[in-house]
Amino acid sequence: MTAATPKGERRRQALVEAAAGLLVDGGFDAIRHRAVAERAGLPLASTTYYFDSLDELVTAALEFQGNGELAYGKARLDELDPRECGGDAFIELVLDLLLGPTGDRDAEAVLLRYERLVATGRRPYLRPLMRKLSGELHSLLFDIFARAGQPVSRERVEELIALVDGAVVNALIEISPDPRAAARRMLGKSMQPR
Amino acid sequence: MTAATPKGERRRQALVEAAAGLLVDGGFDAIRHRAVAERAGLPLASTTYYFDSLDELVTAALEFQGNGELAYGKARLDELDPRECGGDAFIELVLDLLLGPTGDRDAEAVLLRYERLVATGRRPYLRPLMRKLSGELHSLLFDIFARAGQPVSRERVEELIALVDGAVVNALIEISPDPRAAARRMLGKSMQPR
DNA sequence: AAGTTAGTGGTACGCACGTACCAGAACGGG
DNA sequence: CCCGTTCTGGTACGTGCGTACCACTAACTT
Repeated sequence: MTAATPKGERRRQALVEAAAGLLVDGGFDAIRHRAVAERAGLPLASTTYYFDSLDELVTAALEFQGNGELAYGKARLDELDPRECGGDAFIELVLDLLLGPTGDRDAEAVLLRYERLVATGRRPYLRPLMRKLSGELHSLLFDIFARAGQPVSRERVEELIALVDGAVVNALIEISPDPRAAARRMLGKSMQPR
Repeated sequence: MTAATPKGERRRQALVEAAAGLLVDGGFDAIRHRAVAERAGLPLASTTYYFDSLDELVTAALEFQGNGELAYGKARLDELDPRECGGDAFIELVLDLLLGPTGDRDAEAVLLRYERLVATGRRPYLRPLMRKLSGELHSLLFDIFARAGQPVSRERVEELIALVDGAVVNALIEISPDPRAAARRMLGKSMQPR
């Protein structure tokens, strides 16, 4: 169900943003009718009015959040100065794109990203969207390597992404997880010998 | 709460095995009091009698399952003949250890393994156990490389594991996921150039 | 035999969830 | 101004969950 009036559209959008916020804060399981409504400051029934099912709401939230992250990545690409992206700075840039910009509650945000990735396995209806987002991220990374004067093949991009993702999921079981540091280590080792 | 009599111990064990079965079939979320009791053919109250909380039951299930997988890996190590582990066969061996022996419902079983890994992030009480299991798996793999006549450093083991794990989580969003094939590709590329 | 401990199993409580319902308000085109 | 469409929001239903309770039985100790 989509909105028909501008006001309705605004309301619907507020729900999507609230759901996206919940997604970031607590994962897919945090997106519930009542939680979304409360976060958006709207009544419970508005969530079922604008979205036929919870799945539809989840999909909209993921799309909103994914596009936001891609926009962030594109902005980073645009402002990229090839002269000032030495090894370390460049690695941080790649990590920013894959794990999100470094923040205080680092491990938490990263965890969410990988919960999303894995949860797709249980939510086949998200696969098409997830594939699209993932594909655009790969392309973005490909462009960034080229722009930074370190062109790589698409296969190599996939390999580096896999390396980062694997490092992250393995870091999550540490006593005090620091997935970004783990990924940084792996990436450094794999890129340095060139 | 632990059992005090042999019969009680058997009953408790039946619950653990039922919970482990549910873990394999449906992930952590599938471990519920009622489901465990039904699968074990025992009354609901037996689950709360032998386990103070659901977390305790989940922990026991994970430990049981993890130890089972490690035992499988050790068996593979023991029967390993260094003369007949050429490149491809050896890669399959590594995949068997990391993803489980190849079966019919392949993607499903692999998905569960990675849900477990990521879910640890949300269940800090599992971290110590998870770390222990993970450490033993790393050692096992280290030994297997040595036995196969391809000794590698522990760092390299970590890198290969990360590569496989990353390939898997990225494969899970494909239309018809084949994570094992994706991992095989990555592993082949990384090990072939010596 | 009596009494303590361990185990059993049926039942119930309170809660949170997805979803449905519906009377009424707001709105927009004729 | 009026009327059909769009939206609003309070409420309710059914389900499944973790957990608690308790009368009861089996087994073991002294």
